[in-house]
Order: sequence, then C-alpha cells, then structure tokens
Amino acid sequence: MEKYEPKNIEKKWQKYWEDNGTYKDYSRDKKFYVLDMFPYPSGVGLHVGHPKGYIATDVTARFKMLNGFSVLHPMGWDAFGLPAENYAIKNKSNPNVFTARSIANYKRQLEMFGFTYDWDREINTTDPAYCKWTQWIFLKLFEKGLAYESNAPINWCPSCKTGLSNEDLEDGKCERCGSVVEQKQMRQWVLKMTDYADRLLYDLDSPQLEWEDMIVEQQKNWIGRSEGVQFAMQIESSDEKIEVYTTRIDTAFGITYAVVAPEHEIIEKLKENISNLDEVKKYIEDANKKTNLERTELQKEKTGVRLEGILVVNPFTGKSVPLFVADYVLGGYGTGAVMAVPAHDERDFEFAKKYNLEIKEVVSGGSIFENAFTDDGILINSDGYSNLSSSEAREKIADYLEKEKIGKRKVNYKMRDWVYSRQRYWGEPIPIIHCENCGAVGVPEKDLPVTLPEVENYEPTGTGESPLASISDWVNTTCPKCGRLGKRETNTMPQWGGSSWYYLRYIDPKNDKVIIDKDLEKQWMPVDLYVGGAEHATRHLLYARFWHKFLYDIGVVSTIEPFKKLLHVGLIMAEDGRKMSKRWNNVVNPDDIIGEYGADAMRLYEMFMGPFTQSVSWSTTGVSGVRRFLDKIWKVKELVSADISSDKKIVSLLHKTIKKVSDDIENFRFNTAISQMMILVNAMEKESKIAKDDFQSLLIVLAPFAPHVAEELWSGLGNEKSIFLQSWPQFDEKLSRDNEIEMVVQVNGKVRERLMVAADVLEDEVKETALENEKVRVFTDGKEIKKIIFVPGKIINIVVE
RNA sequence: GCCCAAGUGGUGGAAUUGGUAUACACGCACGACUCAAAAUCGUGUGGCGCAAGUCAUAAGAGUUCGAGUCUCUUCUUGGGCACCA
Repeated sequence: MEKYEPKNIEKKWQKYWEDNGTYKDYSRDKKFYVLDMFPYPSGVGLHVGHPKGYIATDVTARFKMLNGFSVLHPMGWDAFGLPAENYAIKNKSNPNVFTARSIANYKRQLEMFGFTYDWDREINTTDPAYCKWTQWIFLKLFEKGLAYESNAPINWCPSCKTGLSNEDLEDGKCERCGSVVEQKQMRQWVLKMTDYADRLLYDLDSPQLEWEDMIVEQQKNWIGRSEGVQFAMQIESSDEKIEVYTTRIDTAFGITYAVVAPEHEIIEKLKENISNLDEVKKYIEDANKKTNLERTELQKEKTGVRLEGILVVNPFTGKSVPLFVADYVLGGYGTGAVMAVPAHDERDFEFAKKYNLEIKEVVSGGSIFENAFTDDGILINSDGYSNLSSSEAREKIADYLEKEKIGKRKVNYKMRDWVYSRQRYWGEPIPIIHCENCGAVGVPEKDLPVTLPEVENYEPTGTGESPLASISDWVNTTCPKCGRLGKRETNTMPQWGGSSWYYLRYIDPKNDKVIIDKDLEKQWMPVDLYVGGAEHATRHLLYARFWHKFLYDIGVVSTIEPFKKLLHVGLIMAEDGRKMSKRWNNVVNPDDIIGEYGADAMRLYEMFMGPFTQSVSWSTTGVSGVRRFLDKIWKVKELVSADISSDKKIVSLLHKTIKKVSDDIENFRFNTAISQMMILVNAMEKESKIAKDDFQSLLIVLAPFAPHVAEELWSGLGNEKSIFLQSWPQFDEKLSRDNEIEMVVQVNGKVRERLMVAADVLEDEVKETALENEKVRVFTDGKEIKKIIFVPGKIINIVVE
C-alpha cells in the first residue's frame, strides 16, 4: 500500500467536497449555526495562531453534520479599517486594491485546511451591497433617536487623527497605534448604547445565553452598574444647587466638603461669587490639557482648588461646607459632582489630608486618623440614624430623600454612549445630509448605499473632517426633505459597525429587498456557537449585542440575544513564549507546516496542544507527534478484515472512544478526545486483525479532526458515498464494558495492592480476597479493622486502628 | 485596589460527581534494523532508596476512611477594569 502522503489526497478531497456540495444540505430539520469571528484580512497573511478557532468550529460543524444536522458554517471579511487605509495613503492607491489582495491570500490559506465553509455565502463588509444594510441600520437608529450628534469632548488619537470610542482604548492609549489619547471637543455622531445598559447587563444572565464566566464578568464590569442616590446640595445664599451622586448615602452625616469636576457648569454660573476666579480658571485650563493617561497615572497625587466665597449646605446636618473643583471627580460620570466624606472614602481622605479638611467619623469600626474606613458598619454621629447598620441607613435615608423630594434613588453606569464617527476615509459613509433648514436628515432608503467617492488623497486631515470633505462633487447634494442645498456627512463609521450584524447577512447574503428574510432568520438564529478572541469581550461582543437588541425592538429579529454559546480561543504563543510577531521574528507560517506535515496533522495538533480556551506555546515537534498518529492509522488499515470480529478488548475500547469523543467535542475538550483516539489506535496496532466495521467507526470518529485522511481511507475500503454523509456511530454501553477490572486495595487510604476481578464481583468476595492478600496483611495483621469502604468497580479501603 | 481564570514530571498536559496522581504526546536514554545516518520499531523515563518502601499536584492549615479536586489563609502567574464617588 502507498505511504500516507498528504499532498496526494488533500486537494483531491477538497475539490470533491466543493464539487459535490457535501456540506450544503440545508434541508434537514435539525439546524446548527456555528460561527467564527470573521478576520480582518491583513497584508501579511495568517500565522499558525489564527486558525485554531476555525479548526475548532470546523470539527464541531462536521460532528454536527454526522449527527444529522444541517450546519451553517460561513466565512467572510471584516475589511474596512486602518491597515488597508494606511497602505493606500502610502501608495496613493484605493484601499480596495489592497483589501482584495489580502482577502485572496487569506482565502487561499484557509482553503488549505479543508474547512466546511460555504463560500457561496462569503461576505465582505466593504461591499456596497453589504454597506447598504449597515447604513440602513444606522438610519433606523437615527429615526428612533438612538443616533445623535454631540459636541462633548471625546477621545482623540493624534496619530490616527480620528475620534475613538471608550472601547477603542487600551490603558489610555489608542488600541490601534499605541499613541496617548487626548480629549478633544468636536462634533461627532454617538449611538445611545446607555439606553440598553440594563438589558445588556441583565440578559447576560438569561437562559438564552451560555457564555463563559470570564467574558460575562468582563461585560458586567464594563457596563459597571451601580445603585445609589442622587440629591441636591443647596449653595448658601443663592438659588443654585448642585446635584451629587453617591452609593454611600449612609455616610452623609460625615460630609465635610463637596467637589465638582473641572467641566461642571456651576462654576460658570457662580463666577460672580467666586473670589479666586482666576486661580480656579487656571486650574480648569491645566486640567483640560491633561490626557486621560496623565489624569489617571498611578497613585497620582490629588489636586484641586477651593471655590472661595462659595459654601454648600449639607441637607442632613444643615451645616455649610466648602466647595472644591478637582479633577479626581469625573465630569462624565454621575452628575460630575460628589459629596466628600473623607472618613469613609479613600480618595476624599487623601484629598482632605492634603488640604487640611475636617474628617468626621460616622461609621464605627475603623481608625480614621490613619485610614479611610470604607467598609459597612454601625452608624454614629448621625442623629436619628445612629446605631443603624450601613445597609439599613442607606434604605432609610433614601426613603427620607424621596419623601422630602430632595433626592431620589439612581442607577449609574460606567459604560458610555458609543462614539460612532471616524474622521477617516476607509469606512462606511454615515448616510446623513446636513441641510440649513432641516438640520441633519437621513438619506432616503431608496438612495442607499451611499458609496465612497474616489479621492486623490486618503490622508486624514486632522481637522475633524474626513478626507471626503474635500470632494465637493460628493459633499454637495440636495436635501431629501426640502430639496434645497445640502451637504453630506463626511465622517465615516468605525470598523465595529459592519461587524455588529454580519452574522445575519450570512443567512441571507444576496437579499437586496429586506435586511433579512423573517423565515430564514427564525430557522437559524440565534448563532448556536460563536468562537473568537477574548479581546472582543467588551468591544465587538458588546456592540453586536446592542445592535441585535435594537433590531429585535424594531421587529427585524426574533431573539433577544445573537449568540447562544460563546467560547474564546486561547492564544497560540511562539515557541519562545512570546506573542507571535514579525517584530520578534518568531512567526510560524501555516503554509510551511501544512507543506511538511499536512493539513490533517496541523488540525489535529492545534486541537491536541492543550485545553481550547487556554493559551499555549507552539511546538513544531509536537506536530510530528500527531503526524505519527496519522501514519499509524494509515498502517492499521492493512489489518482490516471484513469476515472477522475484533478482539473484545478492541470493541470495548472502541465504544469507550465513541462515547468520549462525542462528549468531548460537545464540551470543546478536543485534546482529550484526540488522546483517547490515540489510545485506541495504539491498541489496534498490536492486533493481527481488525473488523472492518470497527475500523470504519474509528474513521467516522476521526473524520471531524482529520477529514482528508478519514475520507481517503473510507473510500479505500470501497465506500462510494462521502464519509460525511454517514451517521455518527452508536455508543453501546454493554459492548464498552470490560469483563475483568482492576480493583485497588487500600489500607488507611494508601494503595497496597491491585487485584484483577470479574466486573460483576460481589462486595463480600472482594473483601475476603483483599483481607487474605499477603501484601495487604503486612499492614493489617495484628491491627483492629475498624471499617471497610467499598466503591464498586474502583476501590476497597480497609481502615485499621 | 477590584473582578475573573489558573498554578501538577525536563516540556505541553490528563485525572468529568472527592476514589489507582502523572493518561496521551513531546523530549531524553538505551537497544534493534543500517556500512552509516535519517525514518521506523522496541524498552525505560517524578524525586530519594539495592529493595521493601517512602516523599511528591505553589505554601500552610482544616473537613474526610480517602483531597490535585471541597473549606479557610497566604504566595505567584495570566487576563480584564481602574480616582466610576
């Protein structure tokens, strides 16, 4: 028989599957939608880390097919974005050219793996037919008041020359280029994601969502819900008041001052009364110059300036306290103003120490001369609330505030609205026309998509306008409402726009009439399994959930969540333990690995490396190990005989393997599934004959992992139909049972002997044998036997003395 | 600081409800085949000990007949959030 040579069989079967549409039977009753986070096709191509998730979904897809499901497993391209645009800037060519080339290379690489992707459904976010619907969703958001223009200060990357959302930052730096982000006030489009904060939070616990804890926790933290109260503090001898927000209203009797953020409006309103206005203005100016990074730099000393001449009244004690402006209070959160209780808040404590402010203890339990005591406790110095616990006091004081109408219970979120405009070329144009009479007007649906015009220069302008602004032919248009002169919006959408709904497009990729056909949507949604990198936990996955809920509200989709089960891929690190990167010169190219070991070995190895969600280092010698396993299977085929039955041990091991591989695939434990198959093959190899049926069962179980080898050996046994049109072998409990089992004998929990006994042996018999055993008697003779614990099929433990 | 995940041989890891710790694979050593090498096959491979044994799952305590697994304390690593009142 010929040696196993991957090159001779892989292309052949890939072509066969494609020509025969082996995977494309979408008519079965049971449906399974398995999805990879689609890649950004970069210029350099895939390294061996990228396909890990794709292999896992492919194994799952094939497993589900063999179990009678119609499986939707599509692939596409998230193709807007900076690398293509930067390339275009450098070479003065349309980013389309670069994008198309990168896609072709990615697709070529993915095809080497023999994935089950239905390329008829391939999508590309930059395709005008696709953009049309991304823009359509924006228009719907705009119609419902969920897309609005704002002039609030936002994150600005000075190097990318564009505004960014909070989700686009990493440590106060631009996630793309690493530049320190500045705050810049500019006109921008914002999506009102905070309207969905509660649902984004609570639905994480809905039974429609089975996500890993890690990702769920990250989203919960990001949304950052907090429950507290908001109440007014009156400015002494003035009609003005400031609203403050706190989660620790139980400490209200300990207020010794109050603080507003530098951008707080009260400063402007009270400027007549502030005696040190110049000093205050100087402070605000300096604070505005600081970047987010400088503001939050670790353990940075707190700064602030007292507003001289202003006092605010603590509504609980009636006492007046000073007011400060300080940048440790954030303008964008809560009301931008806080009550300060230095005895029970670390930040206030630090500030009060520095500026010699009073520290008044109102919760007992700490030593407030040294540290702020921030735990709950029993109230003191709090009039009628003294002696209550913190939690009781919070309820009672909140009730009081609501009764007296001074304040109310309030929920706040850390999550902000989504800053949605980018001042760059390579993104979906925002479909809005600005008219002097009518203001911002949506482009009528019939005029979608608004496509990108050709420009001379792709360079960002840095002025807050995108390069589109210089194309007057394109910018100048008529207002769809009044017909007078209008100007197109020149900002474009962020890359996250197109990726927020692409999973719907796969279901119905060619439909130009509606965003999605309702019947098809109901057949496939939600996505049953979604796999991708953990770095998307608070970006893509949050945005997509937000859009999906919006689409649910306007009746486009029928589920409240888009992705039922979510798993993150553990990174593959380089052999040296670092991230694979051109910079370290440690990148391994899948073309080379497949060239040397074959696609099936590559697939098996990545699934065998370790637990799927864990990050592991690449090891090329590890690939040779799974390749040896494939070689062994290839040789075991020589032992196959149609007229015999396999040894009982083999049959039992086969059934154990069927069970284990089935369970393990369902639970994404591919590494142990593969080791079980190795155990079986190691045992088969030692036999002289293997029954054909048994070997065929092994091939079916192997097929999801190593489809080319499985298909080749399957057809070599004379089968005409593809192995992927077979049914998964039935696990038979009876056949999996062993006649004889090993029974461990322990004395006081320590293993002293192992006995081979019949599987159905009686407890008394084992006890008797064990107690008579010489090795056991060494430890039991002359001692009193207190009890004997018997675990059927496993252990007998004799407890002495 | 807060939240999440994890810590087991030389290496990646296994042990699914507390029941044989180190499966499977890599690496290494020795042997067979070979003029030789590669490939392949075989044997061995946690530490200490000639052995019977004994000690080992980050460290320490606890529960239990029995703990890698459960509880508490501490340490370390990775990830996320971070002046969010």
